[in-house]
Amino acid sequence: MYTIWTTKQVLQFAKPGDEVVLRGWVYRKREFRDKIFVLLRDGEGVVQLVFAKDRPEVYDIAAKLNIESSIIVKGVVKEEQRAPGGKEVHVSDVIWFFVGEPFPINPSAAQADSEYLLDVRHLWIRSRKMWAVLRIRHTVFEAIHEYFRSRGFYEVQCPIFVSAAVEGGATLFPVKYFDREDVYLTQSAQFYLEALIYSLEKVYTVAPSFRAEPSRTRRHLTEFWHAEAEMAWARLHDVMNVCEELITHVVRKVLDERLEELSILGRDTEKLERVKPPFPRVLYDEAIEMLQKMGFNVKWGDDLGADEERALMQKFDTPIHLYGFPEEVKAFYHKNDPQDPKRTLSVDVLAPEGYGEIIGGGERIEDPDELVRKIKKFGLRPEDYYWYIDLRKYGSVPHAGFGLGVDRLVMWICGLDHIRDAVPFPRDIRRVKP
RNA sequence: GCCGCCGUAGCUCAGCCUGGUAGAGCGGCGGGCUGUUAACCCGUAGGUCCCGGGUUCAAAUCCCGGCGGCGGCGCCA
Repeated sequence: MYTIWTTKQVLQFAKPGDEVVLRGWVYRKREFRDKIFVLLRDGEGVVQLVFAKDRPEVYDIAAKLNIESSIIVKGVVKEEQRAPGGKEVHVSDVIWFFVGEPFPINPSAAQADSEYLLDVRHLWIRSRKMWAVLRIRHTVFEAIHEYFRSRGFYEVQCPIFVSAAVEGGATLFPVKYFDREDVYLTQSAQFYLEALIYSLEKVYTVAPSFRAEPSRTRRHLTEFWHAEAEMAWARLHDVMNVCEELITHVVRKVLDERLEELSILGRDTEKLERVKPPFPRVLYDEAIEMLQKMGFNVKWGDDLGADEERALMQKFDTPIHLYGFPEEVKAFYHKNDPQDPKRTLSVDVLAPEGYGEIIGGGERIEDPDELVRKIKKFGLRPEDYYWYIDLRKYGSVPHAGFGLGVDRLVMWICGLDHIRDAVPFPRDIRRVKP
């Protein structure tokens, strides 16, 4: 038997003359008259292999290898300035290999970042770009759990099959559920989290949400990962504090642990280093005023479109809290401000550099009559929300929470052009394969 | 739902405006090259120019219809 070295271990710890066994996939191959260079890729990185022609038993195998062929080799480590990483492995034995067909993705497709890469996504996830994104994504999810658990939130799991909308029925995906026709995929765990605070007080969940919005933008998926939290007794300012601490913690952890991956993606980490609490807190009214000064035709009561949001964010180089939206532009469950009832106690967190909304949250209505009044005002049927209304009848408390679009957060941290690249197998309005 | 763009080799694209025998790079295959960093050089195979109709002596190119794809807006995370 033999010990397997990773490429990373070879570059970090192997000494010249060490005999090592490595396994992985062919990342690049360059053939010369008397030797073949193979860049071997594994889950950790890349190291250069050298196959010499005076060892025909290994050279002849190397000659047959395609890009992405798999192989296990034994060889001797040498220091070599010309090799990537400063070391290379001179192969003495090929223990195992699989050649297969020529790899269908080539650099022109990769450089064009073309549609084709989505058709062959099951293969493209092997690329250095997707490798880097997926490792950062891993760390983002880890950091989210780490933050909530360190702050006394309990993790809970909520149903994916639901029978009422959170924000209205138009964007629900119906599901065939035996002989019933009123079952859908969840859009948000929020209502269930609101129920759970009466047991655990502070709860969170990280789960997929599904929205049948026919959106064709670089910021929308039909299936996305949602990190949601809900807190009993909390107010709007508590939500803002938790949001900025959470985002700061995630960004900090990625900067600490994923610098190599950020560098592969060409991310300007200076822009991430600026992310520190407190984030600027911008009242909706101030935003309207700023936009009017910039020449936008907006007035109090309007929702902010993508152009307005981008223009506003040009004034900031960190995320901001935008709070206090008018009642009409926010979903029915947002609590109106008792001091100013036309306004809700709501907040969006907007990411800089044009990435836009990554969080929506705020205080929820705690009074049952007020809740019913607002459900009706929004043209919805109270009977569809009977259990949600019920929560207000037994020991109702002020409470607040928020939902974070994790894929959008990953997109911004990685500096990606499209949310699809923040996800290994994205689902959008047309694409459900691979 | 609304607005815009695109469809030519396995992949990325040029050619279309101004109609006249189908092109390049990458990838494949064959050969060459003393160390490459998306190696390079020579050769070679590979096409229902999305589909249908029309105009024309002649259509990838012009016109009409269809199909497929992409981007943006709205909505949201």
